[in-house]
Amino acid sequence: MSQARDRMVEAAFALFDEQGYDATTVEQIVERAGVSRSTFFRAFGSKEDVIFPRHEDVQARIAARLATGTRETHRVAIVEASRLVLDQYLGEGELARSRYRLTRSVPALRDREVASMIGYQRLFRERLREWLSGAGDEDVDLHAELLAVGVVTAHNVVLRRWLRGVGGDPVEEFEEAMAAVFATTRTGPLDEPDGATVLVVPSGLSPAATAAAVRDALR
Amino acid sequence: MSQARDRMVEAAFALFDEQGYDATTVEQIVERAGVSRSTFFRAFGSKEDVIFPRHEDVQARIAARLATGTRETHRVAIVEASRLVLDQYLGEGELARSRYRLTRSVPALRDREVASMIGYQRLFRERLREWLSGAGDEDVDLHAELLAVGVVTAHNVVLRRWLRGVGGDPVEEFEEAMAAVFATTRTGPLDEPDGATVLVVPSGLSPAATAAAVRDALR
DNA sequence: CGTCGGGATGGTACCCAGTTTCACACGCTG
DNA sequence: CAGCGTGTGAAACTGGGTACCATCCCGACG
Repeated sequence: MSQARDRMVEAAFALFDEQGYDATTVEQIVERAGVSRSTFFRAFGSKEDVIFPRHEDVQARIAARLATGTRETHRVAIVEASRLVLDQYLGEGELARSRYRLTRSVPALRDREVASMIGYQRLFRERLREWLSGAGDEDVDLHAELLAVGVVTAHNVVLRRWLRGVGGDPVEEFEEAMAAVFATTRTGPLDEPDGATVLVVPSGLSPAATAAAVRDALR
Repeated sequence: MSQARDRMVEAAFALFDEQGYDATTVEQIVERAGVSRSTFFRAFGSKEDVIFPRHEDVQARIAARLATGTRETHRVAIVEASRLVLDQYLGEGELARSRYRLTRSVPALRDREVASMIGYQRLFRERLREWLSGAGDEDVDLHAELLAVGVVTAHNVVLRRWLRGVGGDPVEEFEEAMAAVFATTRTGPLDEPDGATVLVVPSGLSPAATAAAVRDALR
């Protein structure tokens, strides 16, 4: 019965909120949920697991999305794959925010969350290693790692902003953050499949004026 | 007495190597080291703590080094600060490699190591936030986070390579990795206070997108 | 209708990490 | 010698997590 499971989650979050995570025992949770200790540990495996979402499911969907990507389409694959994580949390709504408050205040939970983040990062890294290899890159490992960690970090910055209730539309900010990652992270020869364009523009202009000059020159 | 402490560390590593981390109890460690359980937990606080180095000490030295940096000298401050971590592990020699083997095979220890890494990352991030602010950057948080995570990641790639016994001179690789981070990560106008500015932007973008990239880069 | 079997649940005993408390043995100082 | 802080040991206790067995529910099948 996932009915009992929901009751346990509800009871756990309520008790954690009332008296803190460490001060709450599994005994108290199962008592309020009306189940036995055995049932709890069969369902969750550990006290920490009550809090976190099904990372395995999300990871599976990410892997599936990344699997459809190619060398040429890797950017959109990566962006859409990490959107899956963002959408997962956005869909959880207030539950995600409750979890965030908990992970902020309990070191053990914070560490656990970081560890799960590494799992996502690993998926991106492994795929990027394939995509970046064989393209003349002299240090594929390093660049794949840097890009993967950049994507995950940018995602987390946006997500955390939404969790804290600051900032604007998370989806919009996410797109900008992804653009920032790809703009600031060199991804190797993938970006320059053909030819480079050298522009000479006047120095001393404002950023906006320079940008306008570039745009006009390219047209 | 740090004599007893050393005996406990030695006994712990030996037992972990012989029969694994989980299969080894604190009882066995203190028995081999010839001390009591009380002494063990007073010295280390937890079973995991026997393995890891004194992160607090290293973090204090990093903070001290970063404190001497300024907006103009932030690159060398960051590079030298993360060199402190690298040197710490290199100085440990075989001990660091034993720890690495353990952290690879025991999930709990791996998570713990990742968590401590976040601590270092936080130091860099906070400093970078100061250094990057007030320079026209429109998203200081994101860029500080990205650069900090890049530095730590690049360091870790080099360190891990040395821990596994692959690759060449770690110090040399470290310098190259740091160069890669700063080459691939835009740090804003700090780098080019005057004179010519060379921008690398992806080709194949529309004129408007290129112009936007230029404008962002110049800000 | 009876019963057979499997999956979910409850109950109990156990292990071990980590905490707390108290007692004791030192070394130092007045 | 008395007093005192510090490091150590011994024990009991808490609580997360595991292992094992009994039970119950429910559908399948004779």
